[in-house]
Amino acid sequence: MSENTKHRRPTQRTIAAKVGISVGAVSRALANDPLMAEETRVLVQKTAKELGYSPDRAAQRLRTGRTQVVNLILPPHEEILGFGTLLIRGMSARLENTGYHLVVLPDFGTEKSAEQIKRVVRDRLADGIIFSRTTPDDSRIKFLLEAGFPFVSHGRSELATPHPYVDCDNYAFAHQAAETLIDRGAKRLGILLPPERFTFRQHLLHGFMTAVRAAGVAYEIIDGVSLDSTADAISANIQRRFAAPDAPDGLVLPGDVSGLAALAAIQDLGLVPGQDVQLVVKQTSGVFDLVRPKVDSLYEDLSEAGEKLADLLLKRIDGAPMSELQYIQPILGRIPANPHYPSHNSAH
Amino acid sequence: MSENTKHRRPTQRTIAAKVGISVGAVSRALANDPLMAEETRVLVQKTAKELGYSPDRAAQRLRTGRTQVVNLILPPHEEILGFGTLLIRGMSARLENTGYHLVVLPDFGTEKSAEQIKRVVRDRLADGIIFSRTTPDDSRIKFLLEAGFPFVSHGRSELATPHPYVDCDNYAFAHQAAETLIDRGAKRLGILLPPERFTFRQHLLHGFMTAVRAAGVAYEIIDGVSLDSTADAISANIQRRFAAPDAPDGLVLPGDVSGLAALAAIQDLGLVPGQDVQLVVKQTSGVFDLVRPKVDSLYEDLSEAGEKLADLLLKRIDGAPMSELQYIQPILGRIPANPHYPSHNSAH
DNA sequence: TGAGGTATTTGTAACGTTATAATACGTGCC
DNA sequence: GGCACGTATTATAACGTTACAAATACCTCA
Repeated sequence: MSENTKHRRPTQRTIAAKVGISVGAVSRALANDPLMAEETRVLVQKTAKELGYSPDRAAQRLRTGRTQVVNLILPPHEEILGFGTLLIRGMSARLENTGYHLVVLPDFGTEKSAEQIKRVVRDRLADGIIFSRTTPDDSRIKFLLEAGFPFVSHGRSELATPHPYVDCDNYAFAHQAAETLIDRGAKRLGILLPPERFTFRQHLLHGFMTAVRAAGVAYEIIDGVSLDSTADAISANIQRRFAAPDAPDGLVLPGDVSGLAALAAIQDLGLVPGQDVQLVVKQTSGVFDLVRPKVDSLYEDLSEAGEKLADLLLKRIDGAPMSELQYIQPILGRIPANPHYPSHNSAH
Repeated sequence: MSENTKHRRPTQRTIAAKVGISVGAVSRALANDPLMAEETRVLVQKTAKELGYSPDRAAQRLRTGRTQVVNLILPPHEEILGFGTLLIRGMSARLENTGYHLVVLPDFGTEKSAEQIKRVVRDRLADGIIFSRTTPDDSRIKFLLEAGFPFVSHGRSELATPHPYVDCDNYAFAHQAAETLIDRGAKRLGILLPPERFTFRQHLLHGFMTAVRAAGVAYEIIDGVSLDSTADAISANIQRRFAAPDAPDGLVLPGDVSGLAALAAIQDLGLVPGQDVQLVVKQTSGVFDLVRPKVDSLYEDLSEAGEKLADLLLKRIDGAPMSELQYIQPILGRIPANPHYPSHNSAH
């Protein structure tokens, strides 16, 4: 290796020198600018490949203002096993080969996700944002709408302005869950709900109530505890409830952890799930396929949600109108064979 | 808002103009260069804060070559519930307020993580890399060592050169698990292992064998299936095994999913866990605290692993010698009260 | 008073890219 | 033969930062 052969990354300048052309021309040729002569364009692209050229992201970002980064604000709670991983896997699958990178910003502590989002927008840290756990009057959504910054929320709001979102059909889940319990003969249904502030609490409640009212059965909302409570708190609460009079004989549990916690509580009381108490849980992990006794479950496909979120976000970044970027995900009867969550291949 | 008040992000130029000083001086003042006059330095930093200045990452990156990005290669398999999320949460906790961002690159498909790593190094996409599922002769580690690129692996290799890693003490787990089974009276122990190629298979096996030999009990390695197999495959395999003669009466299951799969299989056969068969599982999720009947479990703290991985990586980026950046994580008797995995706070 | 030193600051260039204005070169038209 | 025109390229500038050489101011001491 002589002095002048020092290995540096090839740049557009390198290509320009080799082809005998200006840097500007190289840039345009690589961008597939139609004003470029076909001949030089293919020549440039060929030598670019030969030299192993790849554009410098920092320079592109500095010049264009585009970051080629998508942010995911990871919620602090994990009412669902592997929530983050599934979402990330789905998003990454969609983002692969698009040039976009996924930056994960966990939201520690309370109410800080709003601050994080403001920083991302202010400092142009990303071209788009994805976050979850929306409220009806979500301040983050209002902020992003006003700023005109691309985003897709996982969950809906009830704002007047339409905004891009992906949401699970929690109405359908709760409705179907309640109907299943009624079919199984339950006479008094209970449901565990997320904290008041979240939009999807309303959807769950609505679906639940619709089924309950149609059948005319008794019902109650498990109180003192929410989907965000610790497993221990949920277990303790359920045990207390079932020791008291008029306990429900059917439970709707819209999350893996709450499902496990309730199941444990019931078993610890000496009751038999599926006999003394009917359960329907919403799972995302497949864990209820492995828990005995078997419990009725419906699935939310978080990996697909992630993929859809990323897809809508890219469309939004490309300027698609927000009203076209809304997707309500169907509830599934069984776990999807998901390519991005290779649950487990056979042994090696 | 008049024409000239158009809101643009403040840059060093803005500060320089306001203070009446050159951009270079501003840069040095912000960098806390000791050659800078104390007076101007505080003045610059004050007005920077007033203007809400924050440095442009793209420009810094272009100029310095440093990306302020750390990459996590997310493995394709998820033998553990929420593996990715826990690692990410821990890493992010350590990375918070360091200026580093976490970019997640899932490793789809086979053997592609090596390619991804090469690209990251070649295109300087990050200042450091973290990845997992190491092999004794890991080509990624060899490559990164040779390239002199900062990394920390989750898991060890057996290469001659020392390299930075964080690893769970799988020897201790398997040893302790086997001893527990023997204490419980098991006479024939079985263990489920990861695929051959992974280093930690040896550690598990070694710990297991040491305990088995010391006690002089019979043993076997569950074959035809591995920790990476699907839950269904593991269940089916376990069922088959227990229907055959000389079935084990104690099982070591080094993962959440395999534990659940084995437990389900045993229950489906009509056997009673903890009576007909003893089990010890390694969990990271807390799921086994909620599964009935209760099963002995030991914990691997993946969140702390993530934090440690990030910590060692930052030290490595700062030039710490590799031999000082090695950490073997103790196995825990009970689930840690982990700040980065707020399992579930009490209701709102 | 002026040489020499030190403390502080300025000026210039560069990182690699892209956007815009400017230029060169034919070609066809009247 | 001059002029307008479309095509293909070049030249220049800029994005915001940092590194480095050069300059300036200020002080000390002979």
